[in-house]
Amino acid sequence: MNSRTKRVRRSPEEARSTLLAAARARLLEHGLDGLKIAAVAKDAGMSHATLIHHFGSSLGMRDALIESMAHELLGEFVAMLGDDAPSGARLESMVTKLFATLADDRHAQLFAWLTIEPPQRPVDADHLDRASRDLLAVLLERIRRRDGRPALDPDVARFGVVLAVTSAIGLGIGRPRLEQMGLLRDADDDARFAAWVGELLEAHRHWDARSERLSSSRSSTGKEQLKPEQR
Amino acid sequence: MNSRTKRVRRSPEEARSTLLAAARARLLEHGLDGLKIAAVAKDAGMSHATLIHHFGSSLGMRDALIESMAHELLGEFVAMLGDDAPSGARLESMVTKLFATLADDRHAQLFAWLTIEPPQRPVDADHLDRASRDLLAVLLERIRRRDGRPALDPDVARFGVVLAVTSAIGLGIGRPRLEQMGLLRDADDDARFAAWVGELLEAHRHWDARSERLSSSRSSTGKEQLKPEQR
DNA sequence: AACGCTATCAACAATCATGTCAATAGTAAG
DNA sequence: CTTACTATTGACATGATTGTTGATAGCGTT
Repeated sequence: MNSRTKRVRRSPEEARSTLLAAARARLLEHGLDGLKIAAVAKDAGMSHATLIHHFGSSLGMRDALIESMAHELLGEFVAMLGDDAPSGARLESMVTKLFATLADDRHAQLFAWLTIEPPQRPVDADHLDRASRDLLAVLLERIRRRDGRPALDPDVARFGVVLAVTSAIGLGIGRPRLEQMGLLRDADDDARFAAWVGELLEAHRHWDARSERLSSSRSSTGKEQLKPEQR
Repeated sequence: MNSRTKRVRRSPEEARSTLLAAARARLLEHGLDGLKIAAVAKDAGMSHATLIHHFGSSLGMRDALIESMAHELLGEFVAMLGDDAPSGARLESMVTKLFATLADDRHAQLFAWLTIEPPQRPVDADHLDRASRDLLAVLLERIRRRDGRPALDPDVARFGVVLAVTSAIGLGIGRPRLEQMGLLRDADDDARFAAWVGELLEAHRHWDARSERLSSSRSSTGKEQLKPEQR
């Protein structure tokens, strides 16, 4: 074998991106232990010294990977919002798309990583925070006033978004276990569930009339306020 | 300093449990990197050789920790179910308790760990699966027939449980980010949100009348079916 | 008191992961 | 063609981590 294989010289951007791709693949398959720089570099076709040259250190690579995965998530989120018609979109369709976007293995991996990582590492995320905050504002506003119907109570809209987002994240995280326990069946169940949640929220657009429940006291006496017409 | 400190001799169970406690504390504070056996053993007041003696290996300790955390989760879950009155419990109270139980940092840590760990490690979880499956069956049945009202459609009850569970898990995982983005405010918001979800589900107990929506077609025409009485 | 069991530990060995360094080789610019 | 720049790499240094081993010490039993 020719011990003198020809070197390939990449642009720094290309080197970084192929390294990050290899790292992400390894993370998906081997967990955090898969991120040893030697293995990642080997998968990407270079030596680990080159990896360090580009990312500064092992942690530098991890930070770059987190940022790249977060960017990917944000990108898909933006695409999802953009897909919908300007503001006439139906809620069920939005929620379905939100689930399809958020409840994904790769994103679940990112959330899990950020959750299990010690909070000491601040994960940069400055511009990311701003970006996602703006994104959420758009989403909220779009939900609040749709079609020209009366605007939704902000807190109701907020809780609705929280419900959809948390449920999607939780689905991405817990799907294997939910399936194991028989709570979820085939893959179609995911879609049906998402649609169901969308309808649930749609049916409650009128709760703004009762927004005083949301505003302040946790007076736990009033319990019957909300009973639906009983048959 | 007395170089000849007196040895403490624990029972195997006690040694294991104090080691696991130290490990869990370290996991919470330092993430997976905190699980180096030397550090864990030091926190527990023994040498790392002792740790290996009790768990066989570093991975053995991790498996034991996962199992212990899963047991703790199951235990709290059982306690939660047991707290409620036999079967007359209101849904809001059950959902609130479910959130308080499930959307917890420690449990989120467990879910995150299981998610980011490569699926190759099967995490034992044989009896755990059975236990949680039975638990879920109890929960479902209890929700389906409460108070003597007409029994709920099984699929509606199932989706309701899925919604509550996924949202709770997602809240535990995503809370820091949701707070950062302004979607969640103080800690009270958590409780209000949980109660809100409970009411949402309660208001939809009658969807069984329309269960054909769940069974098959995605005919998305009917939207106004469920508006609550408007004041 | 003598004995057996085993939890405990210090010291050691071996492996692995990270980071450094000096030399090399593409590539573009002069 | 020469030069400058830097991406790339093998070899090495270093520290961290896991696992082993032989001896010791606590504790119950006889």
